[in-house]
Amino acid sequence: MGKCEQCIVREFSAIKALNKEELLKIADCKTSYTVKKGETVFDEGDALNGIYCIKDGICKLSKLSDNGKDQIVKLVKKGELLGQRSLISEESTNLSAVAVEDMQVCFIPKQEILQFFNENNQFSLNMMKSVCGDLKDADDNMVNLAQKTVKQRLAETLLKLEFDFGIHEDGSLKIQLSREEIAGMIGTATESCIRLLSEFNKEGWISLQGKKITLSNKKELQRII
Amino acid sequence: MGKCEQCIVREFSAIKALNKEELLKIADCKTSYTVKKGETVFDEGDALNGIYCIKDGICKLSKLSDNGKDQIVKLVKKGELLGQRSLISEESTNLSAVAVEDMQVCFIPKQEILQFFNENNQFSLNMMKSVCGDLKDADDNMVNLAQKTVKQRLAETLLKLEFDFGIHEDGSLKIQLSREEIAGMIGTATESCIRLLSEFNKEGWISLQGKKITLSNKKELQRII
DNA sequence: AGTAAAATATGATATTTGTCATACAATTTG
DNA sequence: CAAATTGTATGACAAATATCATATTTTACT
Repeated sequence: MGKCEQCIVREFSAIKALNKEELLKIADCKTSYTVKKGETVFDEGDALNGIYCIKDGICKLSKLSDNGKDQIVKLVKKGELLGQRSLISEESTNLSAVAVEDMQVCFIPKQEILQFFNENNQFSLNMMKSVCGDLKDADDNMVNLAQKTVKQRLAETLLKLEFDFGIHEDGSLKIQLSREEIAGMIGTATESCIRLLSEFNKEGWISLQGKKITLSNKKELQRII
Repeated sequence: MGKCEQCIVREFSAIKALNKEELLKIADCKTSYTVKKGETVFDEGDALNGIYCIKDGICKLSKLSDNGKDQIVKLVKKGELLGQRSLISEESTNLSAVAVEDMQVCFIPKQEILQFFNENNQFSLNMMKSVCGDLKDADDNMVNLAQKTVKQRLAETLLKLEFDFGIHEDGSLKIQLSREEIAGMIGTATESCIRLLSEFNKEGWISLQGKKITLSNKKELQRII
């Protein structure tokens, strides 16, 4: 079992406020495992008994709408936590978490985290900041969904994917999402998403080769937002 | 100057975790004032030096989109706090707060609140829960904006306005919003909003008399969601 | 009260987006 | 490897929604 001390999650999440002793406590009660691409970490409505640290990989947080489509609310990557909101609110999850890439996660039981909330103020403060960051992103997202066209949202999402997840040596986006998933992020029909990607391709703003997407004219993408 | 002890904000917000001594500290440094309907509490981009307790009234939290339209992200009513996210994140506000009804607010300086975060764990926990609740609402809202039609969103918003703010003796919604504001909540053009309200009226689901809106067939409104 | 300004209402029309159908490509499975 | 399934692509069309124009009503103002 790992020590938690060198874990990447310690760099990027609220966990960074924990001292050596607290880290050892976590290391002692955590469960590490692997989640393969496409597999579910938890489902909408599940009661979580703890939180997940993402050591590696990416997952999507999504919610199934009444019309049968999955709306992706957020992509969560390595270094981040999963399930905090549910834990803090003492409610079942309102979102599903499904791996978009193979993941390595550690599960930390509820009681440990709650204890840290009581004993370590900086930890609480960090967690609050993280949730507030999510809230700000959600608000921004709401405004985009409500006020921008699908085309604008697609352009913005592509730029954000490059910014958040980077590119390969050949310039293509590191994160690979299906057309359906991209559509689920921008809130549109899969066909519309495909159509617009083709259009962007024809315009020369992006280039498509299979699942690979390369942003070849970011300035123009930025302009139409 | 009031004592804070009987204040309604103590019932409904994180403030309830404060003890008598702490309340006295607040009472001592707070500034009370009135915000008239249409006036601004703070503007997008403002750096806040504290948080606001809403003793009475309602305000809208909105964000100006690039297309010039104001998207309303949340309505905040008496008993709730305003400005927590900004304070916790130590960032300028991402939203504007404008009174929808005459308000009575108390401003509490930053330092006091930050001190409570350090000294009173329950206060921190309450605040976290409140932000998590906002996050959940925002996520739900995102899904609605992305996946539902304007008609569905209007029906849902009307039902929510009745649920959250109640009705007068004559059955009409207590909260009075302009058509433009309702459009800003559901994320559509003002004309579309007006048109749909007329349609709902003709269908007999609601009745309109000036600014007053009465939900006369809630079952049907519920059905189309 | 009387005028100006703002809000509400409605029609006509253009644009955007969704849906259904179908084809083809890629991937999985036995 | 072949068959089946799934994902991607594109056309044709329908539906939803935005925009622009213009009345009409309500509200604000001195």
